[in-house]
Amino acid sequence: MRPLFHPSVEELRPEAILHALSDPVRAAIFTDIAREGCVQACSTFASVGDRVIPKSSLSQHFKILREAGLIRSERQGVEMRNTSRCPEVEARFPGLMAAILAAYQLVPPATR
Amino acid sequence: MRPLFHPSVEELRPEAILHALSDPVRAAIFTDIAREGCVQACSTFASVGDRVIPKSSLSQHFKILREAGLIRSERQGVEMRNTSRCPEVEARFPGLMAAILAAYQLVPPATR
DNA sequence: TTCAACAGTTCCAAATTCCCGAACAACGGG
DNA sequence: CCCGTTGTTCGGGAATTTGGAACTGTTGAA
Repeated sequence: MRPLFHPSVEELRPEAILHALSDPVRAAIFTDIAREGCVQACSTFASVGDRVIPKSSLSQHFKILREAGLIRSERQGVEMRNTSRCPEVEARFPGLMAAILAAYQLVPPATR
Repeated sequence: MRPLFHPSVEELRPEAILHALSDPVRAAIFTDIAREGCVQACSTFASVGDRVIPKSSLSQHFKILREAGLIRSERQGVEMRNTSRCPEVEARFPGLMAAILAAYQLVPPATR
């Protein structure tokens, strides 16, 4: 398996970030990772709300979040540790993450 | 032609807004409308940057922006006047529009 | 060393969404 | 009316997304 790609801060693109978070499942996953601040295995999200997410889809979702620069994924033994890159995104696009997370908090994405 | 649908402020959904603005063409259109504050005919955007946008695609883009609640479209004679709904969105999701517009200003979407 | 269990990834085909040319509808001016 | 102009709708091909099945890597136990 090839090493996972993580964009640098300078490579962050608003369209990739917005696209990544425009999906309710990904938004829910990211919200959780950002809240916990750190370390969530992918399998933690085998279901979001009451909806079951197949693991191949989960893997894709994590890839999109990762390549948008929103999370960092590192192998830790048999599982993956996903940590939020909020501080880096904040440095590049001030206020963006806070506003998006706040918006979703007002209207939970799980509602569908 | 049936009347155009505009969501009320309470109906605004973060995922729809992020999806609408995750497309560079739509982001460019919306940025322009938001900057001018008002009144832009669809045909104003027959090209974005150096890229030509077919009018059927343009129509779709405007529909997505409209149904996300980002713009209001009203027929004015033969053309359409599109005005930004930023103040309403701001009331519902404080800071969101400003942060997104600022992010795109740092990394112009036309760059691709 | 070999094996089983587990976490994720990759592959690929079906479903969905997106794109854009062509036809259509609505309005205003001669 | 009949045009010219503006924008919407329709339909089929392109691109993206989805998810089951097979595969890769890692750990721990026999």
